[in-house]
This record gives sequence, structure tokens and C-alpha cells, in this order.
Amino acid sequence: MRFSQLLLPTLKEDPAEAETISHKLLLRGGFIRKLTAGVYSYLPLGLATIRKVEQIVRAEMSRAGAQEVLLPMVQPADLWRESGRWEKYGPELLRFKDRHGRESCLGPTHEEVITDLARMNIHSYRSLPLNLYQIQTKFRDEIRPRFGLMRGREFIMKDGYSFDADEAGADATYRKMYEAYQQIFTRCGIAFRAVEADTGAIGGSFSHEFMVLAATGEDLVVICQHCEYAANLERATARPEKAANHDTPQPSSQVATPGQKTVQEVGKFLHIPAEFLVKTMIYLADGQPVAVLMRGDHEVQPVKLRNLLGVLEVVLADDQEIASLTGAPAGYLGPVGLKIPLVIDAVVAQMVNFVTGANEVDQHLLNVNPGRDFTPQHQGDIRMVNEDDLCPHCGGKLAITRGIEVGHIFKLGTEYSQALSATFLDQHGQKRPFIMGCYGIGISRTVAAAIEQNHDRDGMIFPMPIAPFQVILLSLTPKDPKTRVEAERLYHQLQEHGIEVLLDDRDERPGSKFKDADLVGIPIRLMVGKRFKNEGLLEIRTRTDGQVSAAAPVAALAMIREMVESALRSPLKN
RNA sequence: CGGGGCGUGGCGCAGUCUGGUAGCGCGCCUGCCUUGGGAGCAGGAAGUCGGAGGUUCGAAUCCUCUCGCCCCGACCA
Repeated sequence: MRFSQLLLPTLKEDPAEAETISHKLLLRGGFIRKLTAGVYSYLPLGLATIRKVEQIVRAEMSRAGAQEVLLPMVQPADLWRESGRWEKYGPELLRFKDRHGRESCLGPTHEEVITDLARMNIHSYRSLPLNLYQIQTKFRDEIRPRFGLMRGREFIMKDGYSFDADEAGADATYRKMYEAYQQIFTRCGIAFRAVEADTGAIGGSFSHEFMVLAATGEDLVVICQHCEYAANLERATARPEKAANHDTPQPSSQVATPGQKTVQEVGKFLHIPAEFLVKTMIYLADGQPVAVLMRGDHEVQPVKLRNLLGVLEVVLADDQEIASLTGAPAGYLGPVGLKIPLVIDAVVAQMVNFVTGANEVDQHLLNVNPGRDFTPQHQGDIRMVNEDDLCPHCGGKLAITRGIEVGHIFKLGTEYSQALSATFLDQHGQKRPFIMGCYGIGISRTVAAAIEQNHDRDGMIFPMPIAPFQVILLSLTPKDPKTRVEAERLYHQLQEHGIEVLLDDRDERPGSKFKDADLVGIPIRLMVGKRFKNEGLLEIRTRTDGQVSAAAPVAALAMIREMVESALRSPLKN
């Protein structure tokens, strides 16, 4: 491609609308342009990068045995009613009516459509397993789209769905996908971590998020500094700090704590450390009140609470609701005598003789004990891990870091196949629902994440495998016939060798060409200029480290071929 | 949805408080000149000041409504 003919509107200044690095650079580099909030056009360089990621995904999905399809974006409401998600999905699902008044939606994801496809066409265990994927534009009406390609409303996603006849097969498919994802992100040249997103109840871990570690990430990730353990903060667990307290339960008593409301205030007032206090919080779980007991210095992890209770939504009650449910204001709540269901964190269940509110203004209770003074209805790990906690696997130190979720794999089980009656006949002629899995990759987000991770003051720095071009060839003195002809010759020769090259043939001064070349992050810069005119030498500069080497044309070509090939060589086994 | 901010040539901004001929830098076009890190000179095109209504002799500026965009938040007793 010739720069002079390419739609590549680079900007000298940061656009006012962009805050994060990838957003600024994508706009400045002429990769994308915004149409409206969270909706972008991909210009040639942006699309080239997207395509690179897509091709890696296609190759690895194909190698893992998945087949590509393309599913409809417009979907009928009835299908979503069947799965129950027409009601559950919320305002993120963009709904509309067509000219006949039929209710429809834009697909934010495709479980319903794919399950329908399977139930209509797969009837026998002999057709299983089946693994299908597509690369498609999705629409989710996000509350707050932001950061350019990082969280758009419209975005490009690879989503895959698998159908297996039995659990063992489904687990094997899951493992295959896990490995394919490792391979994909490794090949994209970005540093990532596979993170447990769902452990626990069933035993194994059946959901992983693939996170690009970057300071601008929207998710918090807990990683162990010694072993491979990594988990989303929503799911992360910690090793219990110490053995249960074996003190003998003491008789409970009430104590006046005038004006002392927070854990800190009460602890200070009574000279008792926060870890001997238990705070009581009133939540509405799908509208039903529950009281949640948490150690004073711990915090509730709402997702864990939601899962423990098996509800869709938990919200904190407001002051008025608290008063009417407990008869006491926030700050003086406790489990003793409460009429609403009690949820107790696993840590609190082990505690003896702790302090709680008395459900009376300016009063707290000492030496409260579970079982004796109150009986919890629910018990489980509902606390948020913090940085002082220890790894549940190896006891190493945990760290909390930010990550960008670029992939997510999930074992669905029979949730959708049952809802939609998607069944097959097994060896014994028995009707059984498909065991499903789903596997997503945010293609456009992966590009943003790669930039967040790889950039410097001058612009983007693309890893070779996803760079829009492999080489940018600068014709620095285009008015000089000798260099111009050589630039043309190199341009064609590189192309003949299968190298993706962008020729900057513009009538611009060298400085502008250098700036643009740096900005768009093409890994190798080949320069033909005065040095060629005088000494017959070309210069090669690598974007990563700025190293410059000079060589005669033949040697330069060989060098470039070697650089490109070695950068593309798969770092993993084949 | 709550809070904050911003809409002025393609881009980045000043002008708004205190109403009186719409400005600057970059970019764009023409010519000259220049060519190794976003050159210089000369000339030029380009703006319904987001939109509607109002106040006024007069509105980018004041008032009302409205649309769009950006940021923060949407949990800790």
C-alpha cells in the first residue's frame, strides 16, 4: 500500500474526547473514528489490525476443531422469551419492533440462536461433539461506553459454542478451548493471564477469563505472586488466616456506645480491634431483605453474596428500609433478635465472643456467639479478598492488579439446552439435553488492550503478528531519482517476498514521515534517503528499541525477512 | 440513573463573567523555497458559535427548553 493513497488521517494533537492511551492513539493514528457514543468506524489501519487478530483466532479455532458460522444479528423476542432472558437481560439488550410490530432485539450474544440451530439440526449423539464459532459485530447498550474500543456499545467479538453428549466430553472441549485461548493470546504477542472466574461449588473450575494486565484495566484481578493462582476479584478466595478461636463462649452483655457508629469508632471506644467486631448489613436480595454478617475489617463481595443466595441482584438497603426492618439505625445493627434471614460469612462462623450492634440506638452487644445467640440461615465465603491475604493454593502473597478482560470461556452445562428443549438421542435411544460451553474473545478490545500494553511517547508499538503492516518503507528524498527508484524497487521486492509493506511515498519532509511511522507502530522501518544516495546503504530501525542498522539492499532484505519470520514463529508447540 | 464538565472553520483551543464587526495555532488549497525527527515566506478557502424559543436597538455572550459528547459514581453501616 502507498501512503499517498491510503486513508490514514493522523492527528498531531490528542483529541479532546479521549482519555486513555489506546483511545488517544487509535484516534491519532487514524485507526478509528467515532460515529456516536461507543460506536466507531474502523479505518484501513484499524481494520488491518482487527483482521490480524481475527486470522489468528480463526487459525487456532480451526485447529481446535471448531467450525466457523455467521449468525443473525437481529433476533426475535420469542426465542429470548424461551430462554427467559427477554425478562432477565435488562436494558443492555437493545429491543425494537419491526414494521409488523414483531418484537426483536440486536444480538448481544448468541446462546439462544445457536441452541436453536442445534436443536433444529442435531438429533443424534453421532453428530457430537460439535463446536461452532463466529466473528461478528455485537451490540450491547452499555450504561456507559468508554475508552474507545475498550468498552464500546458496538464491538467485534468472536463467540463460540460447543455441544457435547456427556460431561467428560464437555470438559475435554473446555480444556481444548482453554489451550486454544492460551495459544491465541500468546500468538498475538500480548502478556496475559488466565484467571479463574468461577471456582467452588461444582468442584473444578469451569470458567476462565483471559486478562491482559494493564493499568487502565476495568477489572480487578487477584494474582498469587508465587504460584499460578489467579482469580477475578469477584471470585477470589483466600487461605483462612488462622485457626478458629477456641475461647470459651462468655455470657453476652449489652454496653452503651453513645454516638459510636462505624466499626472504627466502636473499636476505638471499646478498645477492641476491628477483627473482633462483626458488622451487620441489610441487603435486599431480589427485593427480599437479608442481614449479612461480616468481620469488622472485611468487606462483602456482592457477587459471592448473590451466588450464595442464588439471586440476581443484591443491593444495600437505604436508611429508611433499615429502620423499618430492624427498628434501629445503621451503625447499631446486630443479628440478635433480627426477624429477617441471616447470612453469615465463613470467617464470622468461626469467631467466638464478638461485638455486634444491639439493634438499639447507642447500644452494642459483647460476647455474641453464633448458634447460641442467633442462627444463620445461610453461611459461606462472601468476603472480598484484599492484598494482605494469602493464596488459597500455596499460601503465597496475593496481589491485586488491574486487567482487561479479552477472553472468557465458560462451561454452560444444560442451562440453555434445557430451556429451549435442545436434545439429542443417546446410544440407548434416550433423549438428553446438549451439554454446552461458550467461549468469547473481544476482538476489537484485544487491539485496544495490545496498545495499552505496548506503546511509548511516540505512539503505538505493535507486536509483529498483529501489526497492520510489517514494514514501513520511507522514501526520504523522493525528489532524488536514484532514491525514488530504489524505494519503488524495494517496495515491489518486499511484496514479492510476502512482506506486508507500507510505502511512504508522500512529498513530505523526513520529520513528518518519522513521526507518522512511530505513531502507527509498524515494527520495522526501512529508510531510503541520503545515505543511500551517498553510500548505497539502507537503514533499518526497529520500533521496539529504536535500534538502527545500515545495510546494502540485498543484506537489508535478508535481515527484514528474518526479522519478520522469527517474530511470527509460534512461540508454542505445534 | 445521579454528579461534574464541554459543545465556537477539519482538529486543538481563546472569546461568554462585563451583550456591540467571530479570533489564534495546527491542518487544507496556490506559489516560491526547503528536505534525516511534525521547516520558512507570501497569498487563499473555509464557521447556521450544537438546536429551538425568548429578552434586547443589538446575543457566541443573558434567560428557558432541548440535543449531543466526555469524565466520575451507581455498595460497606
